[in-house]
Amino acid sequence: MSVKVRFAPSPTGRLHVGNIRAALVNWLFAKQQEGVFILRIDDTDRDRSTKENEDAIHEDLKWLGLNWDETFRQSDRFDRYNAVVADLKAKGLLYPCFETTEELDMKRKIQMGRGMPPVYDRAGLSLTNEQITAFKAEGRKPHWRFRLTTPARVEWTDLIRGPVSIDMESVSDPILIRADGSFLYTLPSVVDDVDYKITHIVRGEDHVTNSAVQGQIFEAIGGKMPKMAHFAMLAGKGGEALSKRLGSMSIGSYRDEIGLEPMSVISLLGRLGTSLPITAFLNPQELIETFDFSTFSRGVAKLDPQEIEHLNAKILHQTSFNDVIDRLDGADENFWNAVRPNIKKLSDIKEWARIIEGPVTPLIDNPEFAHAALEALPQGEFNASTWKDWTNRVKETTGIKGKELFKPLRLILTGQGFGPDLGTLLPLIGRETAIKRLQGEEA
RNA sequence: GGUCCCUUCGUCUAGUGGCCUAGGACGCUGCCCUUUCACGGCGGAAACACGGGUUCGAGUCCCGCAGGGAUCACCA
Repeated sequence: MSVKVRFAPSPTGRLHVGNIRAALVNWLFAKQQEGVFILRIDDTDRDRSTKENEDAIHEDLKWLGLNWDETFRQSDRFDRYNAVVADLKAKGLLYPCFETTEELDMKRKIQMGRGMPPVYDRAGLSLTNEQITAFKAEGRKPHWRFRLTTPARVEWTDLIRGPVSIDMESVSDPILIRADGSFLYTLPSVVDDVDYKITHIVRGEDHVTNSAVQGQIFEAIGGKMPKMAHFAMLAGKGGEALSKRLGSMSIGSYRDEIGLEPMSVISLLGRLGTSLPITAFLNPQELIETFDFSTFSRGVAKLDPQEIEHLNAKILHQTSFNDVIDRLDGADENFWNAVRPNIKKLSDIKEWARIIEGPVTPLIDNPEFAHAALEALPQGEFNASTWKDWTNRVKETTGIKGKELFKPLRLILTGQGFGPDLGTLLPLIGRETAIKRLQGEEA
């Protein structure tokens, strides 16, 4: 049977590294198995879901190259969910509850205070008809809970965590329908997984208890629980939960503000927290081939944003001219090859372009040296051997060599102490500009 | 607080009782290349949280302790 997986983001915000990891892991698995990767938009929360966020999700996934085979919105399937609800009610598996959020909060606090797990007491289950009519007369509307069946534990063999066993005594009957009649994600998710014949649910470990609950819902609606794989969460550099500082950083900002290559993100997230080495990949092929649930660690991995930047630089250093040609604003191959080893982000090329074209303020420590260098400048158009010829002549006439020779010339010609190989840079700067800079003029 | 999970170099990790004087990758660092920096190539330093057991022998098994993560929403 061919694999079918889904990535199910909620369009209530922008995608961040945590989301992307979930998307990537599902995508890699699907690609490797030659299966189907579904993008499901979990927009049951109509108030917080927006079209803008949905568009942004599409944009971000496309940028990363995580193409999907199928996509749909949960909000288009409310009829189907309602039908399932009717069925569940008929089976007596759904029961109305009238507590307010505050009342539930209070109950939980009391339980916690007594050292008890904050599990719903199922008060709604024992409501008399009189009580129910009274609540309704008060204007209260019910929310609906799913009656968890009695087996003490729900168990499965997780592709990442191994044998999992959840004590259902510590889990509350899940609310499936809000008082306003809208769905929480719990039921639609299960219904969709059944209807779309999802074979593997691959998501973060924050969902393990949900999986136990949903396992029972799968059975209740006549479906079968797919194979499960729960990967560990990611933490920030210092071990803090990824949610705040880093997690709040949308993938869009990696692209737009920091200007990173998508493959740097893919390279890191595809390997972080696994036993496979983190490497700068130019394309996802090897990641797809080597993908393996058994390499995933059960512990929380720390993500250092610097690692993405390192990978980004390495990727750029290996990127050929043809692969960036349409992002170079018309710059030619000589320029790219000269500048490539010295950039960390693609946008760094702007700075080198400026250094070539000017204006650059030459840094001259020793005017005599600058003068001597100017005198030694070869005639004619600059070419690939100009630099070597020139520096040889400067060495002969001044007796200066090595670092003492190159460093000052670099500072004069570029205003920088470091940079691309001057042999290739010099012809790009050109004779006229070079002369001006050697004379100490800004050019 | 209940439940579940984790704890080996700075970081991601290999390791399922002797093959471990603990291996790889990133980072760091040294050397080489380049008559300079960077790029690249080749080396190096660097870890079994702690305390008890079990065993001829423990990173590897057991117990404890400490630390960390997840979850316990009318969010997903």
